[in-house]
Amino acid sequence: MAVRGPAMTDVARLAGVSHQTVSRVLNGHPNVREQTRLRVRAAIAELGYRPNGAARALVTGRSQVIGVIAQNTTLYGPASLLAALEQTAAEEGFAVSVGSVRDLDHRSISAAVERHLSHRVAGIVVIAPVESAGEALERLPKDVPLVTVDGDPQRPVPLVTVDQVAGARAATQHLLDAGHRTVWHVSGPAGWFDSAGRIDGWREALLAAGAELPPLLPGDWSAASGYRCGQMLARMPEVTAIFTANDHLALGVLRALHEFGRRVPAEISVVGFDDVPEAAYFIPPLTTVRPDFDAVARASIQLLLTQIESGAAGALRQTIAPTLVSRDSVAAPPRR
Amino acid sequence: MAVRGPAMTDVARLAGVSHQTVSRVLNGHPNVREQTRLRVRAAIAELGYRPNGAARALVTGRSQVIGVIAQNTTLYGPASLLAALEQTAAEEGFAVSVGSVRDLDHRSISAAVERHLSHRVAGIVVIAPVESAGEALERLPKDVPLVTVDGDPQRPVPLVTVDQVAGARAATQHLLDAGHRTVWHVSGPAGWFDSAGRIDGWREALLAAGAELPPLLPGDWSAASGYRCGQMLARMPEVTAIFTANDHLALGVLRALHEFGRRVPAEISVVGFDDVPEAAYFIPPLTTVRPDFDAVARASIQLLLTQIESGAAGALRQTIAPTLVSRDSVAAPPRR
DNA sequence: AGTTGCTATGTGAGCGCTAACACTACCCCA
DNA sequence: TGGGGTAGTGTTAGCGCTCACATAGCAACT
Repeated sequence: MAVRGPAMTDVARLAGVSHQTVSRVLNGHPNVREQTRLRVRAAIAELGYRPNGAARALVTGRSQVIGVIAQNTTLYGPASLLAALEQTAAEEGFAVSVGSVRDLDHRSISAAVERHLSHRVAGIVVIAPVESAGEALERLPKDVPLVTVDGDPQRPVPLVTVDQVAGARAATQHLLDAGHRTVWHVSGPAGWFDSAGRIDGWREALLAAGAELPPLLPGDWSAASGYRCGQMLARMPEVTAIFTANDHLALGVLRALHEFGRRVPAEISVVGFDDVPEAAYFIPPLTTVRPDFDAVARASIQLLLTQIESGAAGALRQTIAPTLVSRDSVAAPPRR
Repeated sequence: MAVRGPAMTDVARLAGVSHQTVSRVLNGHPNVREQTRLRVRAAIAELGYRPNGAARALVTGRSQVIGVIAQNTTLYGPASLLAALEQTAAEEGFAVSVGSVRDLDHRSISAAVERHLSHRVAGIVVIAPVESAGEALERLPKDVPLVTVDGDPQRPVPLVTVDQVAGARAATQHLLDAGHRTVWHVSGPAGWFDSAGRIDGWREALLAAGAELPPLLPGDWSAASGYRCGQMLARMPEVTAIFTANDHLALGVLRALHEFGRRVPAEISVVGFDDVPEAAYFIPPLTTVRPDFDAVARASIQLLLTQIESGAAGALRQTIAPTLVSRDSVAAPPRR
């Protein structure tokens, strides 16, 4: 344990230069003779020197770490996003520190932010698709670069978001185009912007088509709640098309329909959202909407780096359009 | 940006003490008068002071950060584990920094380790269920506390592992107990310890029961590969029981069996592994084996903290037993 | 020859904290 | 009454790095 590795001065001594020259080599400073640079690099390699991020962070006031705050990184969406963020950040030389949070209320978020700030993270990405998160975010110190993913479109905070509305509209329209008179919706939980956006898109598409607007079935992202909603829907003969707010809800719905002997897609069509890797292997393979998590991650990191470098926070925002993935769970409604 | 927050000396000045006393209060040092402690706490609150982790890390040589190295945090297992690790670490006052890695080969892992070390993480958890990871780990500096999760049982590295063998044995035995003459296995990819362990457990159970050992169907964790294997199995009339190395494989198998009109569990029984939240909503609900990720995370962090505090690395290891979750995908084999 | 301007390098200070030690009271017991 | 502990606090010296500035060398002008 106790053995501290070599420091910059050790490298400097070996290379016969000052520690400052070593620092310049490390940071790619231009005014260093090629020969000197090589000598320093050789010394670094020989000693197995590794720059001390803590010391650098101390003097610059910023570490090369980006803090991410998320709620449930077990869900497919957040997990994918987190992985993509980490990948993108690594390419830019940043590490990612996760701050999971059980609840997305003020206190939990503030605590997580606090933890990140005490490590002097360079910036924070909040995967906070929940209304209650918004207020906590406004209280944040203004001097910390911040990007929100799938957050509140109303708040003046840099935001990257999947176009939930467009995705839901596409899903609904796809079902209407197949000949269905209207589309039922099993939604995500209240308080989530994702839920709200998908509800809006669904509603818009129905309104635009002059279709009847059926009552909403509120779910909570889980297959369990999808199953419960599916048990209702399966009993209603007039239901021929269902759009669920995510694929797991769809799985639950499919299961309920199957139990009631309602055939998909012959009697009822179903469309999900997320395109989890398994969606193609549901019974039947699920038509769904795929958000591009990589694009979201790239945009987020980009927005964050801009702030970090320029110091200027803007009310920038970027929207990523999802795409419809057509599989076998949609067909024309049965003839009466 | 530029505004640095208050430092320890500012708090000290306001409280009318020395900065060292503030440090003592912060670190829970015993010899501080109650009255002084309160005054310091008040000053901290008034200034909104936040200790600077970088400075602390610089002087102590260790930050309150645990580095995690994982491959694909999108898969359910790793994602759950990561979340659980983060949760547990947070309870102990540690942050978690993720180092995703595309491939688990020497170079990628070494690079990730390098990144973590330059941030002077207090310890590293490697979720490295792959053979190729082992060698890279042995080259690591010996002075960094390290714990491997689901790693190589043969290597002298502290290891926490789910008892894959016991889980697989239980799954296989469960099928044999239901009356099946033998059990087929769709495995995970080669080179993964998880795969190997589950294969071993399956084999052991069959051998112990004196059952015939059918050929292995190698998969790769994905529903897609499960589907491909399922297409084979569905054509073979003698197949009545299948154990898959994870739930997603099972999903693919179920889908293939369904397409071929083979009824589950009436004609064929299926058991999975992982107990993903959706498993209860597969068609039919999947009997599976549930590893306790929270327990694994707790054990890992515990092992790591022991090393961090004592400085002594031991070839410690802990094994977490999984439990069988019985649902509807298993029944007695059909009468001939 | 003197001034300017550039490049390549060195020097010194200090980021905010903890560890080690120094110091002051005060109490206890011989 | 004095020596030795002990609780409470202050002082000092870095940890390893970057920043701002100083310096030295050399080319290119006046």
